[in-house]
Amino acid sequence: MRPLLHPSIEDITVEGLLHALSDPVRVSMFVDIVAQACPQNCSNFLVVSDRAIPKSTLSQHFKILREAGLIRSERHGVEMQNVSRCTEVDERFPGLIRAILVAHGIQSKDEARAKKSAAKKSAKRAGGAGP
Amino acid sequence: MRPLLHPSIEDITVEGLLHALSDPVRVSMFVDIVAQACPQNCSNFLVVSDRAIPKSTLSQHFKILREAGLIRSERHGVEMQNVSRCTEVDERFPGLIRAILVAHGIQSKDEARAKKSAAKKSAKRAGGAGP
DNA sequence: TCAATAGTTCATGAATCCGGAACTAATGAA
DNA sequence: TTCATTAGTTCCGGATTCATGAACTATTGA
Repeated sequence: MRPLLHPSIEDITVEGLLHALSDPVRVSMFVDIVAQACPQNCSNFLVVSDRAIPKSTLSQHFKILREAGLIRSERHGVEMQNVSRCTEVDERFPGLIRAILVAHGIQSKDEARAKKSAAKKSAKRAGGAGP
Repeated sequence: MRPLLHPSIEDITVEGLLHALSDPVRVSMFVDIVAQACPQNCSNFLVVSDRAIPKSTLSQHFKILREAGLIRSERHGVEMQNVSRCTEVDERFPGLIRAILVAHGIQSKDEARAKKSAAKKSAKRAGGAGP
């Protein structure tokens, strides 16, 4: 098993970062890793936004986040611990990650609101019996 | 020929924006569109960063920028005029586009510096005869 | 040494990307 | 009107990338 690759800070590219974060599953994974104080292992993500994600797919997603320079993965015993590299990335591209996370937050809020209002409408149509 | 699609502001997604800007050719196209005061037509991009881009590929790139919500394309006579939708996007996701363009600027500067120093080194090796 | 757990790699079908050839739409000249 | 020109789009093939189940590797503990 070849060792995990972590790009050095000057090898991190904007394109790589944007590509890594242009996938909804990977953004939620990254948001969780950033939000949690403690390092996150893979199994914490077997379900992302109500969708089951196979282990092999997760592994690929972690690889892309890692090779984009967004996270650092270290083996601790039998499991992997993933922590964000926000601070480093922010040194090279100030404000970028923050802006993306804020935008993602705005969009999540909008989606939740849209979902709620759709559910309300559907409940109205069904005569009060919501999902 | 089906009409051009422009998403309404609330249909613009962070994923779409990031995906559109995660390609080096598309970023430079977008940077140019933002920088130029006058609308840009397709032919202005037949060469992007010293690389010839076929018309069909350009057309696809414009489509992706357009459907992500980054630009607005309007036919004026025989040619197309493309203008950025920065202001609108910034209303929905404040600071996002700006942060990406700034990061891209930092990276371009770094690349130019690296290229220059590589050329210098190569010139030294070749005994003063640069490329 | 064997079983269990956590994650990676491999193989393959699906989806996407690139670019040349053919097409369409607007304009202007004959 | 008809034809030529210009500007861009669409179509289709090959190349690349993506998703995922199956097989594999590494670590720990019994």
